[in-house]
Amino acid sequence: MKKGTTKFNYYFNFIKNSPHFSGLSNKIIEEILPEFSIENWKKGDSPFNSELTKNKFYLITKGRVKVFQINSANGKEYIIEILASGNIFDIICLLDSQEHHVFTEALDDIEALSVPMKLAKEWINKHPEFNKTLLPYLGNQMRFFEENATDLALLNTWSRTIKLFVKDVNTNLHPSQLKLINNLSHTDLANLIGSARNVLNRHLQKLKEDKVIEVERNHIEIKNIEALLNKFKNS
Amino acid sequence: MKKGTTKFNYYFNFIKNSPHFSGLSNKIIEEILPEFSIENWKKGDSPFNSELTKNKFYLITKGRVKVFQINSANGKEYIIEILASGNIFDIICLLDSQEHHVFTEALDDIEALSVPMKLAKEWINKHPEFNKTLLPYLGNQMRFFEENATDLALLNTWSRTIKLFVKDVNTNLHPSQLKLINNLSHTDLANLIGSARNVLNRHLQKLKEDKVIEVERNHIEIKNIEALLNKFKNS
DNA sequence: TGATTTATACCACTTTAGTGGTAGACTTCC
DNA sequence: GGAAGTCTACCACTAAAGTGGTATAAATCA
Repeated sequence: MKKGTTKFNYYFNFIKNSPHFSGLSNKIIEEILPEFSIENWKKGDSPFNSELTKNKFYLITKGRVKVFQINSANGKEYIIEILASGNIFDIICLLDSQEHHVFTEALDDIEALSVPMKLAKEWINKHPEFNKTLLPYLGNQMRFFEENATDLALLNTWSRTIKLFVKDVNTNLHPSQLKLINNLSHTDLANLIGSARNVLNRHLQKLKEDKVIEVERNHIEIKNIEALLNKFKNS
Repeated sequence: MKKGTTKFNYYFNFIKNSPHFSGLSNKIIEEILPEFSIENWKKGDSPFNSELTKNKFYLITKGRVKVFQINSANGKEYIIEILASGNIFDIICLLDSQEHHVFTEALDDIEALSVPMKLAKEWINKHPEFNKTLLPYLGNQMRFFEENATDLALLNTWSRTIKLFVKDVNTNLHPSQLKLINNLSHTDLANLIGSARNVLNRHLQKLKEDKVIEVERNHIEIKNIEALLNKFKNS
């Protein structure tokens, strides 16, 4: 990506406005940005795999990617996380250079910036400034994983269902509309909470009955946020 | 801790031989070690809490600490991890400076080196060299949390029970003897896999019946590692 | 030493979660 | 437009996990 071009300016601003990387100085962004390439995938594609991510590092700029694992014995799927604009992948490979076996699937059309993993590692070693943005990002990610494990161990499927909505609502400017988990099938929603479609569906029917949500094909609307938060407290 | 003393030399060697921090240069270790204090706790104590860990950073040198979370609605406990000699706490606070609400309990008599959190953060910012040891440590921790969440979502209690033993056996020089999870009650073992004591106990009875393990009060001996690994493969 | 607490084995029972199926509505793709 | 596929609602059934209890042995403590 050449400096001075419209594209360059666009992604410069993207990084400056990204919550995790806004702390980087202009000088650094100008130094690293020329090394990035733009890549695109269609919804349904598998953008990243463990072969790729050993050698390439990605910053997602458009769309969402689900990262998941499959139990080979029974085909059951668990969605580890949903990456969105401003997220990087694969953070674990960046840290320890080992392969990381997960599957990925584009939930929307995807655009991402990519750079050789080797280069990303060099930058981190060369510029201590990266730590200022990288370390809090890592802390955030660590909390996320720890909380997910804890929730799976301590909460039942009903509580996890409600929490799934509460978490999305909380990180959202328009709380009645889901953001990160919008437009997902009940199967995907179930796989996010580590349960089965039919189980989640039972809980959705209950929430519908109580007028907390409305369900359409591939779309759920939160109709009563207070009631949702109340159920969360008492769950 | 004064340079030149026996204690200083002892902990100098401790760090040099610690798998995660052996990469640090002598110069750095000599610079930071004088700032550390030695602290001790008895088995059963709660060495760390979220108030403390905002301001102090620990490196465990002796004994094990269980880090756990409790569901306030029903009292159910989940053991997030067991820290042992060479582990640091709290890594998450170090990264993002936010409070981290977990409970801790000493499984043995504990000795740890402590240093003000502020100082630890300064070192990381000042010495890029720390990244060489810190980042792989973080990657390791991240994998651990991600795998735990995935296991809870995709494996049943039987598989998680077997995996609990397999993981301990694999990191151990004397495979028949448990290390990290040695001397734990069935309640603790159950809380490690996110299940209940009675459920875990049923699985132990089955493993006993199949001559894979022998169970005594606060002690489990692996009698047939091959059979254990076989059950793991087929679970 | 005797009393109390803790740890484990074992059993019956309940609840929750998971499975498998049908039917109908909506999409997507020829 | 019609066929095929996907998504959701709903139902009955099964399996797994969790609960609550007793009995007994070992450890701890007064």
